[in-house]
Amino acid sequence: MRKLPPEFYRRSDPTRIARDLLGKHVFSLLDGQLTGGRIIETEAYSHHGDNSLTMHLKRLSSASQALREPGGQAYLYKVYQRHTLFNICTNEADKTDTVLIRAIEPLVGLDVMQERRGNSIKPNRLTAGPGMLTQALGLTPEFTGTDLQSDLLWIADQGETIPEARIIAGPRIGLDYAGPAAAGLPWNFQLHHL
DNA sequence: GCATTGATCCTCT
DNA sequence: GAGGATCAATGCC
Repeated sequence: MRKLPPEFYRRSDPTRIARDLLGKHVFSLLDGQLTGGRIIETEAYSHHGDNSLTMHLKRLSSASQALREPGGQAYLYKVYQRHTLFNICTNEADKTDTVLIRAIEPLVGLDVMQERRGNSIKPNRLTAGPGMLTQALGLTPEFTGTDLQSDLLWIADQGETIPEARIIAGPRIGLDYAGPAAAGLPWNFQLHHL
């Protein structure tokens, strides 16, 4: 397995990065417990022409600092004060582009993830949403700024190539508040499992 | 101070 | 598939 290099995250088009992240694997190594899975859904947020991101930055002023870091670092924040969402800073410093990991397919450390999520959770819901996957991987907002070249949290290329035909682009979720212009952008990417 | 609001999840029909 | 949970940060008195 090979970690994605910093250059991967520093390209200028977050939608391209979001597409390329599909089929890659994300891992976390905490307390000697390795957990991870295959990325199957992402969303892109751009500093340019994306009202939802500017509104987000306005709402969470602390976020703007973290997102100005150069690409290749983790950025996590809480929503509804109960769920943590996992983003990756992209582009160069001072560009606030980011990619949100929305869902993964759990593969490694299933028992650990099940325990972290609670035993009453159905196995098919272990990581089926942005708040769930962070909980399964044991991620908290304190991981913001973690370099994805580290041995704590990283993304690896498993050699799988995804044909364009298996990528479904659609509107992003839960952004109606940002207005139709931002909510209508087809910047949600899912990997069609076949 | 206090009201408003969310890049969501879970439970129960 | 709908509604409640639940609370800090923000913005406006």
